[in-house]
Amino acid sequence: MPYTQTFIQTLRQRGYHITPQREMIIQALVQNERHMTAEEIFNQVQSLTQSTNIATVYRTLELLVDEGLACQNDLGSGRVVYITRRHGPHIHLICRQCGNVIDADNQLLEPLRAWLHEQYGFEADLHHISIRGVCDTCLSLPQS
Amino acid sequence: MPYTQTFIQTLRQRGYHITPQREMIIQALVQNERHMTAEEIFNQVQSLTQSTNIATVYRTLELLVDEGLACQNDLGSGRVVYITRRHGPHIHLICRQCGNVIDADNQLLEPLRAWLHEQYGFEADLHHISIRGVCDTCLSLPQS
DNA sequence: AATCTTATTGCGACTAATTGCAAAAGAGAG
DNA sequence: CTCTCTTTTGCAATTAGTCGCAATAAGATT
Repeated sequence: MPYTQTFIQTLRQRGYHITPQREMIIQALVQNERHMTAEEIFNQVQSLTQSTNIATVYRTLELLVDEGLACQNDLGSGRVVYITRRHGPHIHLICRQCGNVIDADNQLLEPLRAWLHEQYGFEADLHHISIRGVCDTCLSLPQS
Repeated sequence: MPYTQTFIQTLRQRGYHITPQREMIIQALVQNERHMTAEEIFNQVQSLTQSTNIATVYRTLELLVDEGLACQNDLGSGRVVYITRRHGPHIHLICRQCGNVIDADNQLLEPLRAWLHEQYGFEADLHHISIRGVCDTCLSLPQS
């Protein structure tokens, strides 16, 4: 698992302590290569060792997001999902009516990012962004 | 309070029952003309009558969002805020480090909206959108 | 290896928000 | 006005996530 080690090295270089809990949480997130909830990660880690706790999972994920190593997204499922930043950037289009999530290309976000940086000096986190709205299918549906 | 009545008429026309609870919740949101938490609305309504409940406030706000009459935003305070769609559209830039919220112009979102509609048939809800990142001040700070 | 300092964890309590369900009430028909 | 059908409400229980704090353990120093 080479990429897990890269994550850990980065954190260590930045002065964070590396604990077995953090290693296992990072490993679960890196190896699965998909959006995961904190609870899914917790379950995977707990199958390896009892010595872990959901609060630690949340705190570690928060750390990864703060350090720019992971993305956090609310896809409308009632649970926040996490994914590493290795994954190609994209927009999640979330339908307000049916809840479906469409993954869109995020090319169009480049000008927005540049403009926010120029105008406001703001470094926008547009790697994985969620946009709510109404999808194709629901729009063409006869109104209830 | 003419605008409150417009909201209520719209809901009635769409087949929803109008209850005193819904009237008071809408009135609170319309009259305050700002982002409000569900609890703030609940408190204002409760000062008028005891006959109300936080669950009803949440359900009514959800209805307003679903019907496109209000916007819902997580500004990173730990509480979701609501505002009517009468308010001029804008982007909230939320700093991941200091938590400050900058209000930005949303002109640049127009091409994005048009593109999402063309490419995906998705009617994006870009009226009040939140974008996370790091602000000017925090970027220029010496790294901890 | 022992010691020290400070970051991190686990626990339990707490908060914001959601849900199931029975009771209540709105709106339309007669 | 009453009846009926359906939506909505209130309540209590539940869920996702956060927080304070004492105990633990990582990493640096010697």
